[in-house]
Amino acid sequence: MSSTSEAMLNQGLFQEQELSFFSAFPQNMSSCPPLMAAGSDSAANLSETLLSSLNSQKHRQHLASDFGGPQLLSLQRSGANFWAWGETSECLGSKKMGVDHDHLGVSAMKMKRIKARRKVREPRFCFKTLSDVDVLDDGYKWRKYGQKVVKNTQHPRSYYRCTQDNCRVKKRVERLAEDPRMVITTYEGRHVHSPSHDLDDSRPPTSQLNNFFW
DNA sequence: CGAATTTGACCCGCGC
DNA sequence: GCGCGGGTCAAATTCG
Repeated sequence: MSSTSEAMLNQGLFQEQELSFFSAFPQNMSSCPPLMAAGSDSAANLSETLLSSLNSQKHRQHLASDFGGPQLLSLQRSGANFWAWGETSECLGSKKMGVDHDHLGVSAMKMKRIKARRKVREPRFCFKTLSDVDVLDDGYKWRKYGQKVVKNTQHPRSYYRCTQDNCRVKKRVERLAEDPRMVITTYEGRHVHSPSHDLDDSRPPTSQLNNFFW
């Protein structure tokens, strides 16, 4: 599955059936609709959370610049483009969940791995940014747990996990093969907490900031 | 010295 | 069944 979606991802494309959420931020925000939500609640909520936190942090600058905000000229270097898309969870549902807890004899470590791989795929949300930094500051704290060189790309893919315990959100970060200036970030799962930068904020920033987009 | 990152090994799903 | 490739783990290493 992933090879196909990777390929499409590299082209910035997704099959319609996989597309539950889509947004586009071409260079001139004024000339295009800010966001189009199309379906899955989970993906939409996920992206909502993400976008609001992105918006509330440093990257507000970049996005704001796209909107023609006051700071635009000095901040354009990484904010020229911004796409996002997502997937429904069902399209990623595993075909064979058959085997259940039959591995009880194996070591604890193995069980851990099996459990970690048990497939209830979280909703995913991907987006592309033109950025010279790999890791966008989205307001959450991430710990890197792996890096891998994937086929047909010269740039390694990095794997991050949210540092908040009991929060299982992961993200992958990679650079586009054809255009290394483009960073593809894929979020998987939903945060069960607010962005760490906003902890002191009494009310959730989400709804307020979303108006910025929708 | 604790936290974060790096990195090679390992596991599993999938296609052939 | 086998091999490939993506994703994860965890020991070692680096960083603050």
